Amino acid sequence: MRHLKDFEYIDGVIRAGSIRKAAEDMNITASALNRRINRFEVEFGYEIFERLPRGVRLNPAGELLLHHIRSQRSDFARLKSQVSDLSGVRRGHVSIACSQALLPYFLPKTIAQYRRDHPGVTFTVNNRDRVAAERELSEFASDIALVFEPRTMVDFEIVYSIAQPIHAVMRADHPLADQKTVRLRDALRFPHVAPSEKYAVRVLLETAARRTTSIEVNPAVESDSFDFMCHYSEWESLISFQFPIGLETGRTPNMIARPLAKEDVAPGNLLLGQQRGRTLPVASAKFTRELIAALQA
Amino acid sequence: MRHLKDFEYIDGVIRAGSIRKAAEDMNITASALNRRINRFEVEFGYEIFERLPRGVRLNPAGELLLHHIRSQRSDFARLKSQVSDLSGVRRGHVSIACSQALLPYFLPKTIAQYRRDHPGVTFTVNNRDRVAAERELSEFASDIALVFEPRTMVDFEIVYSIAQPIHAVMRADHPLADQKTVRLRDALRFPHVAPSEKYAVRVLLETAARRTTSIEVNPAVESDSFDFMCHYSEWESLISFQFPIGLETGRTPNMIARPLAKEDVAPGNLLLGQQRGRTLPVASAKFTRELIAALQA
DNA sequence: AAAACTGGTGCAAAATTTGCACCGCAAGCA
DNA sequence: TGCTTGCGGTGCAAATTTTGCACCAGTTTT
Repeated sequence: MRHLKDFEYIDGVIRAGSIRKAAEDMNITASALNRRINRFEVEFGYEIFERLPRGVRLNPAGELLLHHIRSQRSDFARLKSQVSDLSGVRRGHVSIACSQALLPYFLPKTIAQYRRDHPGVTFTVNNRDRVAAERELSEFASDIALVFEPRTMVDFEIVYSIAQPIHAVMRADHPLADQKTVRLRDALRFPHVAPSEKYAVRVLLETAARRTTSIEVNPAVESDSFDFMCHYSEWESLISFQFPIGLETGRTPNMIARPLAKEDVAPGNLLLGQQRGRTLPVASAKFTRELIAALQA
Repeated sequence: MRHLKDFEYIDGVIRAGSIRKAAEDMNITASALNRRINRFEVEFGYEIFERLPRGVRLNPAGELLLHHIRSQRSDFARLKSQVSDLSGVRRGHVSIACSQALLPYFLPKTIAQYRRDHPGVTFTVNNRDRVAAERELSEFASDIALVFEPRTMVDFEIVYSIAQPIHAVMRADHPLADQKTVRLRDALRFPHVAPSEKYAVRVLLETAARRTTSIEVNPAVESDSFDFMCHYSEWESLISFQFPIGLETGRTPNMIARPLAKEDVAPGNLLLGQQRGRTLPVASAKFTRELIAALQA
């Protein structure tokens, strides 16, 4: 759109770090781009870039402007989505940042179900850790996030939250397989697989283990992929840990999942969130409601 | 600003009701303006105006766009205010829609006090009834509203609320003048002045009176100006009614105000509000906090 | 000291926007 | 009925704005 042209260029300069590079990226002369930027700064009344010998960088005023630009863009997209909505088209795009556990079963199933009723709606699903997910929200790069225990919460507005007790995943022939619930000290006595400290599962396990001196998390195999870890347990009889939303019980008959005793380990909180105060595009808002319903089921 | 030019023009057309009139208002040719509108509609992808034989009118898509335009404008103003704030200039403008009772004492005093510390901040104070006040908020015509019992509340976000018991205002020589609190039936037995049904005071009085059959509001003089009513009571010894925030006790020594017994009449709620979800400009937000402090005092 | 960057500028060409004159159309009016 | 008025829309040339090119001055890297 015409009226966002300047903003596009400014955003390009921010991304490229210098006017010349940005000009190349966007198929325009450096001089033209330079003049646009200068003219904008004059009209705006304040400089927005610091001129450095190797390029430009935003000054504080520019930071504020950047946020405004992002917000404008997203707001305009929402407007368009609303308008096309009332002309009966019901199209749209939903972008989601989510934890790994949502990737194998829950999101594919929920999104497929939604798209059966709304084939015009497209999706972007990105695997992001809790810190990155929140950053994406505040940069308007994602509409909604579905993550475990996000760390900093300033821009994260919790739309829905659900507790997920950690499950121990093991082969059906594992000594602990016949127990209804698994005690943490039993599980950790056996060799086990665990994710790194970046992940909520590990943090919750460590927190629980630190309450006593006798047990500790000491993984034989460590990974940042839950998919890998669960599959690994199929080959070597280790215990791995995962939230139940990432597990499809019965899918692989020789693997079973048992919840850890809740007196031992606090459950992880799966949080559905969006940027604080933001009005989501129609499609995203509608899908969010659908997500909540699916989480409740 | 350049990038809002199209929006300015569109807004002008909406206000004028026809492209030609709008063109005249804004010192541009009708043909140029027409082409801008057409080009915008093509780029936007949807028509926003209905072409009628006597002019143009917004269609539903246009209504959505209009709201977007207003919101953009206010958002950009807020951005500028934030930017100028961080360069230390602390300027700004606050526009307030308020009930009559706030006009004589409370707002002048509070605003004057605020401007003593922030001489760069300018104010617009408009007397609006509760319906109009809320409409102004949603049209971004006012930043904040201070009204009694606003009627429809969809867009009205209550920031602060304070109960105001109705006071009976009378001359010091009135028979009821020596009572600490005045019973409603006593007050209404005497000839009295009252505002019209548009005003919260009247509604509260009527509601209270309807609880019994014996008393009714039957004003000898009716007006829509509280200023007029209170002054009228100075000349003819009638009882008039007003919220205490509109009264400066001691200012006119021959007039006194006594609260109505709270078991007879419910107090009116003075509500400080803004448009739901809107982020106010720095100056308005700061003044709002000041207002709340003043209301608490 | 030279090379490779950076942002900024004068000037002419290219692209866009504007104003003018005019068209067709529907409503109001006599 | 026929006329006038006010409306949105359009072709075309003039006015304005934006762009690209060549080049400058300054800083960092080599």
